Amino acid sequence: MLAGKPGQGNSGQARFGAICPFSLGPYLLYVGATFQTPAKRQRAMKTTLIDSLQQSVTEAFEAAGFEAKFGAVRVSDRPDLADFQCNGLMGVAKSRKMNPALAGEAVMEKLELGGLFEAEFVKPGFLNFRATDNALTQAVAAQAGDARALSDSAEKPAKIMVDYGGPNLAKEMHVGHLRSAIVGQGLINLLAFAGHDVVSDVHLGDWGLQIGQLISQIEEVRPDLFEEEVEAPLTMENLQEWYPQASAKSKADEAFRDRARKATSALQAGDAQYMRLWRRIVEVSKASLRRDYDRLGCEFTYFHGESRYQDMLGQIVEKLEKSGDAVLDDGAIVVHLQTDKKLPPLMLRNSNGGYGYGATDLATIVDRVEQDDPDYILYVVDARQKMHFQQVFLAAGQTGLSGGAQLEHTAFGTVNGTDGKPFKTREGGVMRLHDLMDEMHAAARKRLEEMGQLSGAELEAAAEQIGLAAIKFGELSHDRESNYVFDMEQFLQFEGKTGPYIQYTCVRIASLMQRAKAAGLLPAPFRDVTENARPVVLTLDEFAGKVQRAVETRKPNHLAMHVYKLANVTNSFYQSNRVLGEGIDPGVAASHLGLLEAASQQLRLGLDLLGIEVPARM
RNA sequence: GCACCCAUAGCUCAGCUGGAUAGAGCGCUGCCCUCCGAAGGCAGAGGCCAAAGGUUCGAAUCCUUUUGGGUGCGCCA
Repeated sequence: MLAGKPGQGNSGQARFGAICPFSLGPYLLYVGATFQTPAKRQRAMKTTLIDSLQQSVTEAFEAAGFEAKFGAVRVSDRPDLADFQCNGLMGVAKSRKMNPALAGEAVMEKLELGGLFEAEFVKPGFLNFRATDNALTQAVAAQAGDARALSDSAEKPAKIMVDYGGPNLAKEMHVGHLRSAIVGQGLINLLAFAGHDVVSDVHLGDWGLQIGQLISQIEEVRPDLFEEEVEAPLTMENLQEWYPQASAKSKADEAFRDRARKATSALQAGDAQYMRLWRRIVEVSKASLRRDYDRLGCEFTYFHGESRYQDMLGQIVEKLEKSGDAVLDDGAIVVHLQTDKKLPPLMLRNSNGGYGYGATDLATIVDRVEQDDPDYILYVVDARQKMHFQQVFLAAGQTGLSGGAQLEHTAFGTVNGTDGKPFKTREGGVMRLHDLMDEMHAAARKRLEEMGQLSGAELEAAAEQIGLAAIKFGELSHDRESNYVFDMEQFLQFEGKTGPYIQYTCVRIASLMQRAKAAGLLPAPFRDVTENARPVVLTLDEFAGKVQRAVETRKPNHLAMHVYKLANVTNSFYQSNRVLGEGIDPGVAASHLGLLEAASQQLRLGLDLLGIEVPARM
């Protein structure tokens, strides 16, 4: 995968976090920065616990004469020992050939923790930190009322184009489209939340040989559709039927293939009859796609198709030929790529004079640079197109067509069924997205009916939200780069690590708030730090870091996992810290409510970013 | 043939720049609704991190090899 502009030699995606301006938040401050902050100062919690601690530790490392990079603090992987840890002393010891204990002693001497943390040096070379109750209550207060306060505003806002790696004409969306839709939407939300200026485009596959095939097939089965005056109905079901027939026939029947090629040429030359039919196909297909995208809650700045770039292809190729960037090779016009990697050249025009999608993709970049001048273009597209994008990115870079835009293939893996093969229905067909959503809706409805809380329109609306939550969270909780198994049975459970589990957590807290209010009890600032409250506060504190990480890696699952964890620790707290009932101190109860409110706010914000709605009741 | 990706609990997956006892969910075994919503909570069993070497004070993580899976490879997009 290419993380940046070709020719710059940055081929590892893990790298961009530290060097590109495309990140947000306070962490950047600690990357190799030098601090001149007064050594002694009472820290006010205007930031997260971990950021506050990081700042102190960085200062201490520098004051002790060590490089700041060794002072990296992170959430402890041993919650029984500490809340946060720093392992850098062993690094110091290594680079300076000194005893880590001595390095630890030096750092400990310089540490100014402002009463917020307790520090401890542990044997090989760990620094363990525990947040004080004071710090914990301040941390909750810092984000109370506005969970966004600690994490918005990018250091350097960028203009980012997100490409949804287009679905095609004449094909309904199926589960295979789920990933680009859900991951794409999650990324758009996250990037915008981080302060970036985001534009998006579907990049519909509405042109090319496939359309010629379809038209040829229609010529055979429904010639009436070509007649000018006829408004014969054309449905998605028709197209859905003809498309596979056409592509199958094209593989088997040479004569048909020829006709399809000719039809393609005729269409591209602007044949009136073909154009009229094509427009109808586009219309019907777009309506179907929009319906599915709407239901999923996906929105785009543009709904462009590849056909948009047709007029640009000739010019671009000509220009590249003149400049010598593109050459005639074996009858085709190609761009040879300047790279050490073994890559075939990018084909712009085939030996028959037809333009391929190599040319279209370059034209798309040119158009985007002209229209929006993005700093980044993210292609949320199946990983199988990796090599193609490597070619396109290299070609765009060495020809200068991409201007100042960094091109990135935000690849995702295949959705498989429980048999490990690409997801199919039990009947062996591809499951339509529409049907999947219906099935999840029905399952949620059934569950709601059993619960008996809701009825009528409210029940239907909640069923839709719950069904979608299950689908989206299932998708977003996986690393986009790996293949994953879509297990219908597991999705229908609605229990455990699922979207509905998190929705339920929110709904239940809202219900408690209402009951408490009716009893005259309102949330107050959190102050009663109970055993089960600690993990809640510490998890709340991780939000900004997780958002940042999700943005930097373009992986919404980091946020999804965080939201789940927060729901999990919140449920433990909820269970063990009652607020209503005999013998409960009203002050303590109000404090508990305060924490629950903070948790609820962040849960809802997180879900919102993931594109998941929370019903009022369920 | 060449290139890229993957291999962690019975199943599906986490595991951030190498660090202290590898974590979740499902499933399984117990427990908790006269008690704010049990779509919940608590506890337990379950792992030679595919194999073998190497680097390191330290490796699931980095390097090499092997095995087993997936994907792609100029005139489709």
